[in-house]
Amino acid sequence: MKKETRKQEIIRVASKLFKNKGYSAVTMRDVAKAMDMKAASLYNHINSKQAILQDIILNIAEEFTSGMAMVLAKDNSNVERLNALIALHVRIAVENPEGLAALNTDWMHLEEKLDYYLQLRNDYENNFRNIIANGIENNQIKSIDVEVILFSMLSTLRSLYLWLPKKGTVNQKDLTESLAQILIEGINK
Amino acid sequence: MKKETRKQEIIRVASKLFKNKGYSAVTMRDVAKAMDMKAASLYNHINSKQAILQDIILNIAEEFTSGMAMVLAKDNSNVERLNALIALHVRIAVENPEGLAALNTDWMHLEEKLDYYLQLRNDYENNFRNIIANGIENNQIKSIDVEVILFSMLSTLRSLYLWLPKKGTVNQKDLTESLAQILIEGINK
DNA sequence: GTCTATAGGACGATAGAC
DNA sequence: GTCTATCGTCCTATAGAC
Repeated sequence: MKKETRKQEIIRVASKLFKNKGYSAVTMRDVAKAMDMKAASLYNHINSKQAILQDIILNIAEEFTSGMAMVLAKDNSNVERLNALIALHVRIAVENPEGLAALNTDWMHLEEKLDYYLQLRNDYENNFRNIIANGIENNQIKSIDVEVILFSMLSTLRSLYLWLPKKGTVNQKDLTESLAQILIEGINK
Repeated sequence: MKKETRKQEIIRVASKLFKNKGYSAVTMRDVAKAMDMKAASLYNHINSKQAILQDIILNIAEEFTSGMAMVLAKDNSNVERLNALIALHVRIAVENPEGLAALNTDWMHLEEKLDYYLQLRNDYENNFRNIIANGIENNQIKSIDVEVILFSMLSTLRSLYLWLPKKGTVNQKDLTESLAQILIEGINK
C-alpha cells in the first residue's frame, strides 16, 4: 500500500463531507477545517473545488466502465453476467461508499466533464439493458418490461452506498449472494 | 380542483428546481426568475427558503405515514401488504416526483424539522421491516436477511421519482404490477 | 507548504416606495 | 403584491510573506 499523498487525503476527506451534505453545501473552509488547515492552503494541492468533484466521480465511473468490459469479455450466460454485475457494485460500494455518494447525488454539478460522465453512464446502462434483453430473448429471464427490470436492479445497486455504512463490517460474499437471490429469484416462497 | 395560490405556485416551481440541482445549489434568485418576479417579492408569500423545503418534504413524509397506517389497518396477509406499499410508492411518485426528489436528496438540509422528519422515516421503515419479518416467520417470504430485503425494496421504491419522468405518461396499474412481480417473484424463469 | 489578507462576487433576507 | 436598493455575511480563489 503506497502512502497517501496530501492531495489524496484532501479528496478523501472532501468526499466524506460531500456524502453528508452534498457538494454545493460543503465549503472549502469546511474541507480545510476537517483537514486541520486553512482554506487557502488547500490550493497548493488541488486546483479547485470542481477538480475535487471530478477526481471523485470520474475515477469511480471509469471503474464501472472497466468492470463492465470485464463482465462482457467472459463468455457467460446472461444470468451469470447479472450476478457478476451485482458483485461489481458490491465491491465498489464496499471500497468507496463516500465516492459513490458523490457520483450518485452530485454528478449534475460537474462542469467541463459533465458530458463525459453522462456518456460513460449511458454506455454502462445500455450494456446492462442488453444483458437483460438477451436474457429475455433466450428464455432465461421472465418476460417483464426490460426498462422496469433495469430500473429496479440499478436502483438497488446504486443505493448500496447509503446502506453499507450502517452494517459495520460487511461480509462481501454473503451480501452479494443475498442480493443476487433477491434481485434474481425474488422473495416469494 | 381549487385554484393554486401564489404560495403553492412558488413551492411547486421551487421543487422542480430543487430536483435538478438540489436545495443548496438553488438560490432564491433562481426561484424568482422561474416565477418571473424579483427575489424580494417571494418573501410576501413565503417566510424563508427553509420554509419551502419544509413544506415540500413534510407533506410527502406525512402522506407516507398515513398511507402506511391505512395498509396496517386492513387485515391482509404480509405479501398483500407489500403489494399495497408498492402501490403507495407508485402513486405518490406519479403525483409528485419533484417533491420526492427533495425528500430523498435534501432532507439533511432541514433545520428545526429535521428530527421530526427522521422520526417519521424511522417509524415508516420499522413498520415496513415488521411486515417483511412477519412474512418470513409465517413462511410466506423466503428466509433471506430481513435488512437486505428491506433495503432492496425501499431502494427501488424510493428511486421511482428518478425514473418516472423519463417514461412520459405512465400506466400506474401496469407499473405497480410489473414492480410487484419483480420485487416479490423475482426475474428468473 | 502553510499562513494572513483580501479581491470580487453571490447569498438570504429586510426596508420602504409605489 | 411587486419593485429598487441594500445590509451583513459567506463564497471560491489569489497574492505574497514566511
